[in-house]
Amino acid sequence: MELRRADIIADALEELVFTGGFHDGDRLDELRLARQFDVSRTPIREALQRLVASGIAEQIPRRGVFVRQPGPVELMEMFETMAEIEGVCGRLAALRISEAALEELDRANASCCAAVEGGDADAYYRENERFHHVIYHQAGNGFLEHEALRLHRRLKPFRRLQLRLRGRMSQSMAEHKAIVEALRAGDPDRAAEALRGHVAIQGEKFHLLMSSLRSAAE
Amino acid sequence: MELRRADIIADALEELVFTGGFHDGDRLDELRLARQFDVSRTPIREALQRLVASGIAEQIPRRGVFVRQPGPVELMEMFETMAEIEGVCGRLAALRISEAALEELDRANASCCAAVEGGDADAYYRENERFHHVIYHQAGNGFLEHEALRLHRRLKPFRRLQLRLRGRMSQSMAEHKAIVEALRAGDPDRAAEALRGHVAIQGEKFHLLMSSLRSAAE
DNA sequence: AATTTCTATCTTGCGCACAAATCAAGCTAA
DNA sequence: TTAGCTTGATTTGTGCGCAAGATAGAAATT
Repeated sequence: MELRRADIIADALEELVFTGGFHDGDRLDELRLARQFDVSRTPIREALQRLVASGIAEQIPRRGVFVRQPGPVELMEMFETMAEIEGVCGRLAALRISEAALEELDRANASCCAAVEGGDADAYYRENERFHHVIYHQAGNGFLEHEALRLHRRLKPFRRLQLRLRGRMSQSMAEHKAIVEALRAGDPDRAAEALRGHVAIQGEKFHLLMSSLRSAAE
Repeated sequence: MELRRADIIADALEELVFTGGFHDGDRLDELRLARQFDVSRTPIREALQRLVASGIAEQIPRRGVFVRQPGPVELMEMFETMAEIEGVCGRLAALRISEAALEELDRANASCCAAVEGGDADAYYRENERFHHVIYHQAGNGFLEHEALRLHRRLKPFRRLQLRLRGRMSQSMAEHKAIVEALRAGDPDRAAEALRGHVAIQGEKFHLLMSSLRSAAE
């Protein structure tokens, strides 16, 4: 399916950046990568352009492309945006969700519960992801779903960290239950609020701190 | 700043697609474009990759890249998403907007009013854009602002069409006033609701315009 | 000693050529 | 006649080389 080396290389590079193979500000040297992947510079250049387009790297004309990891501020902004988009998905999903999807949410939640009790972090993570993806889909808006998935994917490497920050898995489970309840009741505002709060409460505090620091500096 | 021909060509091609120079499904022939822009295929290929990354075109390996205009369904989905994102921006902006920004919104609105009375559609369009951009910025979230601008820009060629509808401009003005009021009051829910409605109406008007055009063609 | 200028080297941007894959006819066979 | 095969012509993907621009280090001037 993927016949172009450029795409394979782009995926490999993306993975490398996410798993810490490169650090913020590192220059992605075309020649070095070309030798490393045993291809010419051409497919490397195309792969780099893909990284730039997805925001993982930054290009400075005539200077090269550099890895661009989000700093604390941008990370909080991204999480806040994710929370808001999830809220939107919840709002729309409350009006459009199917009975089958509600049951799948229940199943995902049950699996989550089991994972929490069994201490299986990987399973928890996987089922949690399924839960959210179902909601994106049930918003009934393919474009919005695509955007939500894109941001979700972009935040993937940081989500585990975020889960550790908020710590209490069981509270997260209770929030999941409240979300499903609101969706089942078909209450858009409550669903949006529940989903937003599910991710964003401490992000909000962090952001207020950050923006107050920034405005104080001006 | 833009020393690379690929970027200039990408902008030109984007503009061409937006202004109707290409139609849905058209193949973007590398050789033809290379001759047309009087460059080699290399910068053309890089420009095409940018179009693909921004969703304006689609690439099929070994076959080429094709213009991909959104159909009626996707267009409605994009307008709905834009409405929701603007709602989010409004909600956050209600909590964070500065006094200076509120005054700028008033100024933009006044310019809009003048443009409506003077029948200057271009000026109206420009000031309307400024109005919305200020709100994106006042959401106080750079990442969200960037995403909002991206979608706003993508919808630009379609938003322009619906302005031609009779009476739309003055109705839009009243909505702007209500939005500023909610922002000034610092009421997040009211601001979100006002902005969501304001943009959602654009989508509906657009839908109306589309179907009227289609029925007129038959 | 510090700053500026100059030069040598490296890197990117672009043009060009070749190979593999795809498409379009024409041809053969059932 | 139509389905399938073959062959020639495009077209994309990739390798490679050159020139303009950028970087770093040496040399020179104050």
